Amino acid sequence: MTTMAATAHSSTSAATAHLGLRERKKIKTRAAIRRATYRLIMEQGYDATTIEQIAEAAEVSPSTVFRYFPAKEDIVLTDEYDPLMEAALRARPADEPLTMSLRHVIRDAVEQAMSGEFESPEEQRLRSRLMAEVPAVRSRAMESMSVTGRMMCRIVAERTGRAPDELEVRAYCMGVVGAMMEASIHWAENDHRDNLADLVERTLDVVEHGLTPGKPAAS
Amino acid sequence: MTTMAATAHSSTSAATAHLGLRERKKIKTRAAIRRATYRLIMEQGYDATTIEQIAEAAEVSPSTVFRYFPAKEDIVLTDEYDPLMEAALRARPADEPLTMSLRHVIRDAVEQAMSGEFESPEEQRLRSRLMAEVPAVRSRAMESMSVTGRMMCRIVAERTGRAPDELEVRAYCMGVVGAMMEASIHWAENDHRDNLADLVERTLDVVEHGLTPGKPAAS
DNA sequence: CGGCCTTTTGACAGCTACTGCCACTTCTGG
DNA sequence: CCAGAAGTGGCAGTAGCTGTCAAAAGGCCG
Repeated sequence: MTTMAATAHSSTSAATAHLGLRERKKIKTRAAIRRATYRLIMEQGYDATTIEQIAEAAEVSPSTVFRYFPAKEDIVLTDEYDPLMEAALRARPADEPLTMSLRHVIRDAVEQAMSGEFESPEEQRLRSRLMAEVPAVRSRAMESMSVTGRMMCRIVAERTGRAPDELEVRAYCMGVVGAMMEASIHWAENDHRDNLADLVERTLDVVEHGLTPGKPAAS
Repeated sequence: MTTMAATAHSSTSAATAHLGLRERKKIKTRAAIRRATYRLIMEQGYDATTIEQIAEAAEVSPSTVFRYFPAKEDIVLTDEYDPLMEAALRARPADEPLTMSLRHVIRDAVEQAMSGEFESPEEQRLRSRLMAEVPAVRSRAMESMSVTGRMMCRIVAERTGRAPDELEVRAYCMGVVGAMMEASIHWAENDHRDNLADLVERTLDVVEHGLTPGKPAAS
């Protein structure tokens, strides 16, 4: 779920200790590139920031930047979050209604993300702003959204006993991730004044019940 | 709605007659570029087909190709269909439930598209296949999908008396266009064996009622 | 510690999508 | 028919991205 959180590498915390020097360096480089990118983008905007500048600021070669991130947008988006979400979803009790499980997991994820444990709030806001403003980034976000959607399809399929590539399952999952995307964009467009978790919850209501309240006539 | 139909220029039919020579030429060039592109892509694949080849095959300069289509993906996707759909939606009786209007309009659109009036069936299939297979194309399709979504937001807002940028409205429209997208991809993945209109209808059911049928427990 | 193997890195060359810019041709309205 | 507008082609340049290859750095042995 690129939509709201990323970088599950927990900066310089406990888990990194026992790793080889190589691994640690890789993580540092990755973080350096990302940090440099965020800074440059905030200073001069997305398009004006070139890979070369990023490389220079991060003190690596352009080649290395491409090695870490296959596309420029990925520096901003990258997503180590799906597996966590998948595990969380599987951990929910099997008899819980699907939408309930989703709500719980998503709410937890958002809250954890917003707590700033993985990533600074500025970075989260910058990302959601870029998603709302820069077409290329939004585009890539949707791309990665569809990956998340596939993951969700598998789980929904397991839960409901349907096939993972069944049309209805696909449409449903697309609706869920799309809703989260819209929540994120809406959040950015309103200058992050709202509580993201609440926004997500509201969109999930729509996915679940349609656009019912407020509509005068029947359904 | 890039998802299923495009090119509302009706090749060489009646409407083109009274246009100036300039306009007619423009339409012809546009069509030539698109036809060349479709042919080349079918022969050698999307990535292997360069703008230069397209320009040569269409007997124009690369500059001209870019002038007509801002991005390569747009040659395959371009979308003169939204206005028609918007008009069709506005033409529905105001007291008809929203989802009904959408169903009618979308079904009509799909059927008209499938009739081959605007575009050959091969081209439609190629496009949906490219959407399913080439990430760049799918990505761009989602991009244009979100434009369609915005249009739909305006209409839904008018109909329901809500604000067009209200979160719920956005989420709903995203769900609808996303569903159509999934229908289109599903169609391509199953070698276009199904009836596209039926697939769309099934996804709209999901948008409207959630993933209810088949789920054992409560909602 | 020293040497060997693997991984990572940087530099370079190259391709392609895409963007101005300017001169030239082609249409259009008066 | 002729000014002015609109469309086209060619050219130079930028930036994202890919591949290759030799050099450097980390890891693992004896």
